[in-house]
Amino acid sequence: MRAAPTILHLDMDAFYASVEQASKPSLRGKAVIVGGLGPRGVVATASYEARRFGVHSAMPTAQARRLCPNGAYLTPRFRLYQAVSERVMGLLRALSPLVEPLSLDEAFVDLEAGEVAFDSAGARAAGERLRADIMAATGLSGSVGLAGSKMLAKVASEEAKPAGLLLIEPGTERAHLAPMTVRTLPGVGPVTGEHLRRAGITTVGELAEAGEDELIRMVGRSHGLGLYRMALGLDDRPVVAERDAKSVSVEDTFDVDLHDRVRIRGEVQRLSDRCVGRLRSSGHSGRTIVLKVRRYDFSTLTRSETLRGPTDDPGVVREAAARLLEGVDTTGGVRLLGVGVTGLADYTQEDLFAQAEAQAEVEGGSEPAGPAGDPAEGPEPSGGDAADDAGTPDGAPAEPAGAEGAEGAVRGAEGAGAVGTPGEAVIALGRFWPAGSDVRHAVYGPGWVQGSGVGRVTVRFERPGSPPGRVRTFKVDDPELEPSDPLPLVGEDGGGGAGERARPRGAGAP
DNA sequence: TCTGGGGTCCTTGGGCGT
DNA sequence: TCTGACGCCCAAGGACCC
Repeated sequence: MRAAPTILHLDMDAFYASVEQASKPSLRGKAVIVGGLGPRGVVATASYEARRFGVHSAMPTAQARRLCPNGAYLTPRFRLYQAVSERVMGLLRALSPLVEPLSLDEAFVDLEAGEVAFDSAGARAAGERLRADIMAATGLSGSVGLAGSKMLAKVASEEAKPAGLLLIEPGTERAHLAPMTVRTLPGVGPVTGEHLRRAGITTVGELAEAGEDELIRMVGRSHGLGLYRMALGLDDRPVVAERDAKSVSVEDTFDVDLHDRVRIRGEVQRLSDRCVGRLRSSGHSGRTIVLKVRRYDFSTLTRSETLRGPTDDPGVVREAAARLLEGVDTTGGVRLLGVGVTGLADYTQEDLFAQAEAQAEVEGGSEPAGPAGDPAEGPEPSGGDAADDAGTPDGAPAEPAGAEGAEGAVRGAEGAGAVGTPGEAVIALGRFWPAGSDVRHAVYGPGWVQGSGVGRVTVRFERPGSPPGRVRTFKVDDPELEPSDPLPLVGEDGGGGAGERARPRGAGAP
């Protein structure tokens, strides 16, 4: 806790949905729902217009469609959100070197470290300026909370939503929090909330009155202590600019439960490879391999295995995941599979052996010091000959090429980690038109896919900053229609309106 | 009417070395 | 040699967050 409210929390309003509305003028003022469009998809973000129908994050998309049948349902375009996010984070870093991003749309800023504010008036001015700068740079609104601690700044920005700013004066914290529901506090979810409710505690004030000992007895030492301190408005966690990742994982929920053991093994291999890809691109290796299985009845189990040293070898991860799968009963069906790696390091066991070898040579050691097997191989050396690694996975393709191909292609077109399934993509002659994706027509210019089916794709021709555009329908294999990159929400020169040139694929913010 | 994906942190319990 | 206390690591699960 500090004496001046110089910790700022920024929370962009309905971020994914707002980005979609900004890039698609015909959606402004309309109910927009971004999330997984498959049978098991959930809502990632709903615009405020959609929230009026009762749609909210984490709700099954099928339920959202019943509540809001006329909404626009779009798959997330993470690459675009990432680019917008980087622009916003750039503005935050201009305020202070101490910026702690929490996600694409949220961050803490230490205003004191940036020497932009030392008191309430300065903090408020910086917050207002920031909101204006974000609007100018992206056309989007964000809410700002200001307080003397991270927890309170976050509470304040939540209260300020949408498009507002709230400052909690030091000294008023406890009174400010007292009437609020316990669910306001970070770390109090449905389970803890219900636990407390049964004990007759529903507000933060009641939480503070319950006392430290009682809370520790109810929810455990660490959580109880934390809750009590938060209820008093106490929080001295610093803003931390750099955070090391602790794990990397990938998982897939299947539209239909998997029963075939061969198919399940194939999926685990595929996930292992994807996971290693992510691991390598983050410059890490890891020592503990984790397999996650969610069964037909939604019960979830994890199995893990710790290797002798960190690895980023796909063969090693694949084998470990396969070993773990052998110990799992999948009769009844599997709805989700996941593979993860924890115990991250920025080197591999192989590096260490290479280092040792080099060292030995320098020191004039005569022995080749070659560990015969893979040093990072699992606990049981029975694993196998290296030759096995190179072979095809089990010889069984197992993938219905159509579905797998479609998903891959959608991911390719959409950017990383689309939620769930291809959604409303149409597959014909190898061309996919996911709902919401950007396209360009040789004659009509840039637009986006509004829908597709029975060999046709409907495109609305408009761009950020333009008036709502016209809709035209084409054959899915129309040679004049091609996928394109998203246009910047605001011209790169800050001039408003659409940029004339699409950003090169994969390029981040400036 | 069902419940995504990618994370973090905490708790519990067992094994093991000192 | 046996036993208990302790600390550490590992495995598994759960709650929570965005």
